[in-house]
Parts: sequence; structure tokens; C-alpha cells
Amino acid sequence: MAGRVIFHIDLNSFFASAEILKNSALEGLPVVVAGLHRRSVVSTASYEARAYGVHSAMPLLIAQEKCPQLVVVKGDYSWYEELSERFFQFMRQFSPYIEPASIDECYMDVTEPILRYKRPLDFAWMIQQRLYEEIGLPCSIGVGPNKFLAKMASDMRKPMGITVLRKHEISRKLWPLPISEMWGIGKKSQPILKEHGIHTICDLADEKNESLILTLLGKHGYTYIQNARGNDTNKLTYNTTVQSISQGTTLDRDVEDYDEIKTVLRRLALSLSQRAKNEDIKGSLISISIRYFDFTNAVRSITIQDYTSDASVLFEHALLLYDRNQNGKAVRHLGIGLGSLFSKTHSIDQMKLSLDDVKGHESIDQVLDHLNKQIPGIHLTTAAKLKKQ
DNA sequence: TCTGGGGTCCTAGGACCC
DNA sequence: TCTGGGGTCCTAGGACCC
Repeated sequence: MAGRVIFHIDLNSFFASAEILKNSALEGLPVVVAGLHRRSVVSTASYEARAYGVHSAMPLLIAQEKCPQLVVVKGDYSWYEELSERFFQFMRQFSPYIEPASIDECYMDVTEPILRYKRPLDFAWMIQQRLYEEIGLPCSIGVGPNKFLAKMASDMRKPMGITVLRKHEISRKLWPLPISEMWGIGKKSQPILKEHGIHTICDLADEKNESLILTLLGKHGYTYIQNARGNDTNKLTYNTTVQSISQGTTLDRDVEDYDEIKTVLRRLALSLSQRAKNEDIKGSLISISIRYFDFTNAVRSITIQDYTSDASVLFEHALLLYDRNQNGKAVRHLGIGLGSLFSKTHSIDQMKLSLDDVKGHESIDQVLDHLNKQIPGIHLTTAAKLKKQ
């Protein structure tokens, strides 16, 4: 089969761009979107703010120290969602083969449509220009033969960049980068690799390091090696469904008082329930997450008999899980989650069985297994298996 | 300096069933 | 007495991403 052409489209400092769209007076200023509490961190920084060394995940207090004239805007998430929806709608006019990767980025398989352009990059350029003119959002586009290379490419020129990363170019464009720049390698794997002399993506791709990396990182190591060599074979997934929803909050100060914790859990249960109902979602896996004053975490979960979105059911089980796990440590953060979701509308959408679902599977059981993983809340089986039960 | 909020996916052990 | 093989579901924990 001939090679694919994948675009990775990444909105630049999306939340900050969204705020500037709403209020043009912010244009050109060092802006961050962040919570307005003592313990908030920066969600997104405009490029003007980045010039001061401010970046996302930085504690707000530190950001303000680095940039005293910093403009702090409280996030308006329903506005971001609306804009994000416009972004995806806009993209779909060019191709249905789109995989949303987050609120502000997607992959698009453009193997077919790009043939219609004399100069392939004109397609990327046109998308970028029109997205900016029609919706007001700047983006960077990465072009590659697979998802990984497209993703790495879109990171190379920002904002409003277009970068092509062909396989034969990786030794020049990709390999010199430090492993910290590599998608998928986080703050745990980095020190492990560096300790063993692996500092660049070139080191990851090097055959001499292969067995060492596999020993250190196992299956993940294998993925890193293949990606570093430009051999990502992951397909785009076009029907993405939500797997879980959650609602959490960091408390203003660490809390030991039981009644106070109970009050927070009740409030979280209410708002999670509201969201679930709005989105026509129910779930059977209820979980709580706790972060203690010392930054240790615990997640506890329980599976219930029926699918629910009921606030009191969420609250009761959350409290049960909390009680079971009492240890006297002061609590910094609390969250409630709902998983193993069932959504009528989503399930019906996905019942359309396509050839892609069947391709590549050897037996009917494999096909059913594949479908069961795609459609939450249902379980397909064969008559033979039912009889056995 | 002092560390958010909302997600995804993977692994692994134990219970339980045939 | 000492001993399977295969499978699913549940729970906990962890790495990573935007």
C-alpha cells in the first residue's frame, strides 16, 4: 500500500486565543488563563507571557513573580467548548477522516484530498489561513507519513507554523532533539533513560541501545524505539467515545474535618450528576480520588449493579469509598468520577458495523471483542457461548 | 517559588467460573 | 493426595497528555 499523508493540527495557546477573541483588548498582552485561587496553576499562557518564562502547569504565584504585569483571566470553559466545536466542524468540511486528540488538536488523514493540490503544502496553508480568517484561531500544522511524525512536526514551528517531517528527514530534523521533546516520554521515563546515557531521540533510535531500552522500559520502550525510527503504525480512530467523566477540586487549605469533606463530596456529586444528565450519560463505576497534604494519591472505585447518573447515588458511594479508606491524613484534593459509561445515543451511532471493524480479525470472537471495546455498556456474544452459560 | 483539572491507556493480582 | 488451563470481571496503581 502506498504511504499515507497525515496532518496534525494544533491550535496555538488555545485558551488564551479564545480569551483574546472574546476581548480584543487583551491582544498583545502577557495573558494567562488560570484559576483565581492561591493554589492555582497556569492553564495556558499567551506567547507574550511565555517570553517571561511563564508556561502551563506553572503555579500562578510564580508566574506573577516572573511577570508582574501578567493579566490573569479566569477560564470560561463553555466558551472554549463552543469554539472547539466550531474548529472540528470547520475541519470536517475537508475530510471525514478526523481523529480528535483533545479539545484543541486533531489528526486528519489527507492522503486522498491532498492529491488535488499541485503543491501539497498549499492544502495545509489554505486550512491554516481560513481557520484564522473565518474563526479567528491560529494553528500549527504538522505533516507526516504517520501520527507520531505529524505530531512532532506540528510542535516544531509555533505559532502559525507548517512543518513537514518525511521519513528520510528524521535523522536531520528529529534525531537531534532531546528526549524531553519526544511525545510519550514523560518525567518518569526521562531520568531513567538519561541515567543510562540516552539523551537524544537519536539515542532512542540507535540499534546499539535497543536491548538496554527494552530492559529498562519494556513494552513502552518498544513504542519509543519504533516512534524514534519513524515507524509508528497506529491508525487514526474516527469514532472516539468518552470513557469516563470526573469532577474534582483542590481545597483552599488542607482539611481534616470529616463534615467539611462530606460537604465537598456532596457538592462534587451534584455537579458531576448534572454534567452526566446534560450529556445523557450513565455509568456503573463510581470512583473517588484523594490527594493528601503530602501529595500522595489514592483512587478507590466500586462497580454498582445499575447504570446511574443520580447525585445521591454518586454521593453515597463516594462517601462509602472515603470511609473505607480513612487514614487521618489531611486532604488537599478531592474528586469523584463516573466510568464504565453507557450512552444510548452514542451506542446507536456506533452499531453501524463497518468493514474496518471486521478487517484484521481472525475469528468472530475477535470481532465481537473489538466491538465490545468500542461500544461502552453493551456486551455482544455468540449463541454458542450463551448456550454454554 | 510550590505545585490544577480533566482525561486516556496499560499492567497486574485476586476472585470466580467452566 | 496434589494438581490444569482458559477466561472474565473487579480493583488498585501508575505514566502520560493537554
